[in-house]
Amino acid sequence: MATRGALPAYQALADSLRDRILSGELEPGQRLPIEPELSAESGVSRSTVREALRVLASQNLISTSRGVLGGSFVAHPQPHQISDYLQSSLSLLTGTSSSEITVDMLLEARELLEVPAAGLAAFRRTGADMEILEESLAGPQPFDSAVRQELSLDFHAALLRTAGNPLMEVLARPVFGVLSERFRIGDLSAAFWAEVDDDHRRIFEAVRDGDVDGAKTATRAHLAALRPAYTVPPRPRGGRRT
Amino acid sequence: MATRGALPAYQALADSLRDRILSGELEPGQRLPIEPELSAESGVSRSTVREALRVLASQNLISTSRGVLGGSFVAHPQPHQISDYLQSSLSLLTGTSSSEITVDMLLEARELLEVPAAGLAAFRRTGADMEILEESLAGPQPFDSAVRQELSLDFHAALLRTAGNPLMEVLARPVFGVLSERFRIGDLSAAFWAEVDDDHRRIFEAVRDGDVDGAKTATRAHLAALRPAYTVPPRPRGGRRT
DNA sequence: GTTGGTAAATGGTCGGACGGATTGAGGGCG
DNA sequence: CGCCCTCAATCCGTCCGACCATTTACCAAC
Repeated sequence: MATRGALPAYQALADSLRDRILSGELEPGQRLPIEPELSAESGVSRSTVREALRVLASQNLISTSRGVLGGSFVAHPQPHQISDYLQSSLSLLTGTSSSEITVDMLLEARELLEVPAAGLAAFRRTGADMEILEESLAGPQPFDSAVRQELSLDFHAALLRTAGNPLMEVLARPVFGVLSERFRIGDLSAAFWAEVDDDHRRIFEAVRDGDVDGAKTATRAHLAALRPAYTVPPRPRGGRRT
Repeated sequence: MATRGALPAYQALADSLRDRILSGELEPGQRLPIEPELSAESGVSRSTVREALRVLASQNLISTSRGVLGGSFVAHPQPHQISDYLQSSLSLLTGTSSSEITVDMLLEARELLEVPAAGLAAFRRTGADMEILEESLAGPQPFDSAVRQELSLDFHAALLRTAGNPLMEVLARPVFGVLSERFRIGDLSAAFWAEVDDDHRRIFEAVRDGDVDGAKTATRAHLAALRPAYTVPPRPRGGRRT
């Protein structure tokens, strides 16, 4: 059996355009022919062209706008778009019953990525990085738990960015994004968040002092302390349907 | 200025369906209403429905088939689909001139992921894993360089799978996928590939023997030995256009 | 029981038409 | 002379209706 004797025209066109974008023949910012032109060039109807464009747009390869200066333009790749897609996919992968991705695996991957990242951050930190990192420290204010969680996300994202390798942020952010998304912990005690803040502050200070091993150790300890909050979610995942 | 006062109908419908899929309301394998039904339900034309479905399909959330038993079905998430998308995106991110992702960053991320993965592999190996891993060892035959590269990809993929955490394979495979894609090395010497094979064999033996530190050390050494092949590509990226 | 053909359901493709958003140019007014 | 408003042009967004292609189930004939 062949893979797919004849794949639909919209997919063939989308593949063709995608190859031209990925190969660099079409460069970011460049304008594609307008829809009627693509239709004439490729010999398919405008409806089919539009379905192909929709495929490319949803893969963040092009963006479309209306008006006389509108059209489809090769998109500039945005790391956060990749992260968003990754997080959606991983979320789905952990959510299905047939999933082979467990919470332990997410935690393991997170540790594998964030501990070295903390070490790199201590090594490569810049002044701007440290300012952003410091802003994500919470302090003793009695914030709402959701706010604290948001702040914690910011801190870890800033830590990854400080590591100086955008790739790490792209890969790691979805991992703990999924964790905090699936296990939104709204009812954790103030004491818990105080501990989190202490951990963050220890990591921050180690990074600030350029203490590579200290940053890694503090991060490892922080993630270990965090683990029970995820592995024993306080509520049994509300909203069982059917 | 508002983000987008009114987003297109096809996107609104795609978002709606996507939310229902991600929330678990629609489960993998479940059949969506047929296109005319979706059209009637949502109050938009079939063309618009189809554009929405195209968006979901290109994000691997649904799959469509023709025939009397055809239709759109919520897809079972496939890790390799995520990897493929990730690799495309990373490839684009490293290819553009405005890119902030360098080869060094790719190599760094690869080492960060694969070295611990090798350690985990030595710890969690199974018989089936080891068989697959062994099949990817090349031996002294004078294979074509492209074949050797393919085999090398297989070996590293198998090593990641042996680590027992599918997440690592999903994240790491695109990284070295981009590396070998962008730096296809067709003219490397047989001596080079012999060294690669020796390295692979050393890693394999350490994993087989359950030698965690040995596997990590061997992997680290292998990646270090490989680094020059990527940082000094033998040819200056053929095909400069315009 | 096997084989072959036929019918039904569903997505795939087409062509045309109109509406809506955006931009630039031209004209009127201060 | 300069500013604002209106208008037209050019895109994408949406709709409609029709027909084609593919897949499956069913039924008849051998």
